[in-house]
Amino acid sequence: MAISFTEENYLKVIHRLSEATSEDISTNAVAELMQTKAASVTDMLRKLADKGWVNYQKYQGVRLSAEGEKIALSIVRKHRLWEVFLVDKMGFNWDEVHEIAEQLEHIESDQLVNKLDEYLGFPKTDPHGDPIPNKDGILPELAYLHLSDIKAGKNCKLMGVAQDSAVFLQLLTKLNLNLGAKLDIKEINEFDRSIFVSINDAEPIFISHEVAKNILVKILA
Amino acid sequence: MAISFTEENYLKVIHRLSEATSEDISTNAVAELMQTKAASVTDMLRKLADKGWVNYQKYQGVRLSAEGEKIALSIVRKHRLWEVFLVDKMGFNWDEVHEIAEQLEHIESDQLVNKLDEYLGFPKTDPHGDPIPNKDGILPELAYLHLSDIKAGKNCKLMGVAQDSAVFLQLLTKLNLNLGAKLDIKEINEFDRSIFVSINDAEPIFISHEVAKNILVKILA
DNA sequence: AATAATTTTTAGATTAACCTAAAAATTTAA
DNA sequence: TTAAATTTTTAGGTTAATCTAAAAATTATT
Repeated sequence: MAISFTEENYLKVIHRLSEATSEDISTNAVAELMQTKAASVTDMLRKLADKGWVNYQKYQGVRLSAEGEKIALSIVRKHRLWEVFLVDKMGFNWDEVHEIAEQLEHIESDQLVNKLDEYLGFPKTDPHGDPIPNKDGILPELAYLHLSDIKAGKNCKLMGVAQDSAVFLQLLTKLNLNLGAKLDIKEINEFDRSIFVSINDAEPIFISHEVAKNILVKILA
Repeated sequence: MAISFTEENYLKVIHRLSEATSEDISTNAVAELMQTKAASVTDMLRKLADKGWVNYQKYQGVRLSAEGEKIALSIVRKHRLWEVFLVDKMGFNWDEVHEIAEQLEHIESDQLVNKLDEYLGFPKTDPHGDPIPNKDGILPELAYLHLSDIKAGKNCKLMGVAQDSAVFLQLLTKLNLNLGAKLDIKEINEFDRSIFVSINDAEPIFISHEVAKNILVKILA
C-alpha cells in the first residue's frame, strides 16, 4: 500500500513520542511535533488507522500497529544511516545533518539503504549516538550508561546493574528499582552527587552517588 | 521563491525537450513526458510563467526563462551526480540508477551537492555519458563530433576544425562557416553523403562529405 | 479559402493535506 | 458531583495538482 511523505512523517513522530512513554499518544502531542493543528492530526489519524498503521479510537489517543512500527523503524534506519553518510563521507559536522537527513529518509529503495549500510560499515549508531535499526528493524543493543553519568532532566530506563552483590540488589528492590523501571532525574546535588529521581512517575526520592554508579540505564528518546 | 517537487519536474522536462530542438515546446509534448493530461500542463505552465521560470503565451508553446534554465540545470546536475554516486560508490549497474536518482535530484542542499561533487572527484559525465553541469550551471566541454556524423534534422554549432590547411579554412570563410555558426542539417544525400545545411538560419546550401568530415560541432541543447 | 482534424485551453470536479471556528468529549477543580 | 478548563473532533473551507468534457484556437487538407 502506497505511503505519502506526510504519512511517513506522522508515523515517525508517533514513533518518537512512543519511545518516551508507554501510554497512548495524544493528538496535541503529535500536532506539536508535526507543527500543525490538532484538527489536521485528527484527520490524519483516522486515515492512518484506515490503512492499518496505527490503532486509534477517538479521544483515546493513538499508538503504532506492528505494521506502523515497522514502517517507522525503516524511516529511522534511513535517517540515521544517511546521517552517518553525511558526517563520515561528506564531511559535515554532526550538528549540520538533521535537516538534510529529514529529506533523505524518504528516499525509497531498500536496495540503496542496504548498500549504504554496507558502504558505511554497518554502523551501530548515528553521529548523535542514537542506535540504527538493522534491516529487520531490530535496534542493536547499545552499551548502557551509568545512572551517575546522566544529566538532570533526562528520562531513562533501568537496563541492568554493575554489581550483583545481595545487599545491593536487596536495596534496589526496597527502593522499587527493578529492571525496566523508568527513571526521571529531577536534580543532582552538587554537594554529595546524590540524585533526586522519580521512579515510574512516583514521588521523587534520593539515590546516593554510590548506588547510581552501579545502575545501568539507557536514555529514553 | 519556493519551488515544489512537481514544479521541478516540469522544469526538468521542458529543459529536456528544449535540448532536442530550438523551437518552443508544445503542451502535448510536456504532457507526454510528465505522464499527465494536456489540461494539467496548461494550468502548470501558467503557474510557472507567473513565477518567472518560463516564457509562455497560450497556444504558442513554452520555453525556459534564464531563471528556469538555471533551476533545470541544477536539477540535472544533482540527478547526474547522484547517478555517479550510485554506480561508483554504491555498486549499482548503470541501468538501475535512474529511478533512484529521480528521487535524489530533489534533495535540497547546495552544500551537499558540492561536497558530493568533490567526493566523486568532479566527474564530467554521468554513467550514461551525459555531461554534468558544474556548480555555475555550465556544461563541461565534451569531445566534439564530426559534422559528417550528425543525423539530418539536428541543430548544431561549429566549434572547431579538424585540419587547418589554408585552402580548407578559406573555403569555410567563403561559405560563411565561422566558429560559432549555427548549423541546421536539413538533409543528407545518400548518393554522395553531401549535406544540405542551413548556416545561421540562411538559405540551406550543400556541403561535401569531405568538408563535413573536418568540421567539429556540438549538438545544440 | 473553407472545412476538417488536431491541439490547447477553459470550466467544473476531485483528492490530499491543511486551516478556522464551533461543538462535543474528557479531564480538572471547586 | 457539578462547573470550568482543556482537549479533541466535526463541519465547512482553502490550495496544489490532478482529472474529464466541452469550447476555442491553430494547423492541415481539400
